[in-house]
Amino acid sequence: MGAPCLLGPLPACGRFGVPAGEGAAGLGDSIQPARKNQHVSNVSVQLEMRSLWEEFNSLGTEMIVTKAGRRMFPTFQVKLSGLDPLADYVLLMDFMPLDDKRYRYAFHSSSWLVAGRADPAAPGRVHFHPDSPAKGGQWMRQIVSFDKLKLTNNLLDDNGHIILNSMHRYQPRFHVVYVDPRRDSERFAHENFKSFTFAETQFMAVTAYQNHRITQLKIASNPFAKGFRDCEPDDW
Amino acid sequence: MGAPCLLGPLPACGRFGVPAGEGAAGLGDSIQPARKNQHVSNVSVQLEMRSLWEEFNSLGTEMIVTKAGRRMFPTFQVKLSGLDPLADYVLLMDFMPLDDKRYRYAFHSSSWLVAGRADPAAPGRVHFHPDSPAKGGQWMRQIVSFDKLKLTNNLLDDNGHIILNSMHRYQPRFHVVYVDPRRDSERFAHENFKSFTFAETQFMAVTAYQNHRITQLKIASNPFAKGFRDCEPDDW
DNA sequence: ACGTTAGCACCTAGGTGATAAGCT
DNA sequence: AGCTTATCACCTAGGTGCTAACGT
Repeated sequence: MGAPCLLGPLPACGRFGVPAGEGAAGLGDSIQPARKNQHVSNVSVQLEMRSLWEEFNSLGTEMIVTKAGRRMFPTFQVKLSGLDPLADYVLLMDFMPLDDKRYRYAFHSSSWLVAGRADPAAPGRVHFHPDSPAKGGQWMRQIVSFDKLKLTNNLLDDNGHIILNSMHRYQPRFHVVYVDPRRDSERFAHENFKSFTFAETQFMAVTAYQNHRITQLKIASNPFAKGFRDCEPDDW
Repeated sequence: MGAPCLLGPLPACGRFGVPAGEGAAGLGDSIQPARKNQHVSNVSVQLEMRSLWEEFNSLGTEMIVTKAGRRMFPTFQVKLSGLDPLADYVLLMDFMPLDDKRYRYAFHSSSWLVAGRADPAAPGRVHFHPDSPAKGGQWMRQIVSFDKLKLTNNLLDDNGHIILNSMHRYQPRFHVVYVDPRRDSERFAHENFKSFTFAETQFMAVTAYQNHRITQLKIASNPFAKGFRDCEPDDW
């Protein structure tokens, strides 16, 4: 996990809103500043389990945050192409606030209401994929899974987890960073990464599920959630 | 896990016997050919759980091999020092036959007997530590554990496990390989690694435990073995 | 009220030796 | 007879949502 200092140029986390357009067939958005290094310019990313993400998104995805850190479900997983098989890349994720609002859930109407301005945002953290850095060929060989990533609401977390505010909305982002071997690579940092946003992965951070239909979908689709069934039981 | 082609120069696996001397305080043997690159020449390695290894070794350590692959217990773990914190290293293990004999266990005398010449050796495999390559600083930060390494007796294994002959004796070896960034690094391959052997980690490969005292010590010291107790139970 | 926390029962996933059956 | 294999019960380790208690 040799984290290089190539992250300054990532689009700042303090802005809201996500470029709205969505690439066809679940290809990630990558609206980028002008010119990019050829090692990243042809990179494309496909979101795995897209239909499951969309099912959650249509209900309003909620992700649990806990003091100890909680994994996301669905897990953010992507298939990569267009990397230089022999070049080194670092893969990472961060989370952008989708707006500057705080929400609360109205059980009677089963809907989210704005409850005021956002709470102060914790210092933005990033999560490096633990296999970083690795060759493009390695990254493309199989699905890249961020199943070690955990979300927490503990502002004092020292486990390196992603710190989020409960009852706030977030948009996960995925970044491919080319490890530039040139001596003065810092000067090209802004050219050496490419970022991807999948609108269907946005979610509300919560400490307990609010929408009961989200709970049910989690139980139905997450093997770790009790009551998982592969198919309809016979005697029901 | 980009496995570099730096492994030709590792001491050949076809010889028997291990340099007998043992470094004081569990420091690994590293009888090396002449000159070494400065990135490895000062590397030293300390075996973890040495007293447990010695306890097993005094009884005659046995390691289970299975078709599916079985972890070693004790796990081979080391503490490293003397690496260049900013340089890349690959860490790996291999296993040398300790002799060209086949053994069998005499239950009545509780001892091992030579049962003939060794069976044909499988092509020697190596196990790269899955965090490889990584910076020296990373390797030295904490204990390096080879708990993903598995032993098999399946000559056709395609899971990348270490293939051993049951009823044969082996000596684990540990190698530190400096990832030389020079263009013509192949020419210096023989200078860029350092190997370590801990005599107390040698073992007999078996498909089922032969010495009952080994079985008891495994049960007493491996948390995964049923009946593990941290201390003597009160009502015994 | 409303949101958070800790403990829990219940899962998945996988590492153990024991056992009995199978092989040569 | 000697060794290997498959299966099993029993562990560790850790990911779930639920619930009741807690806090503000």
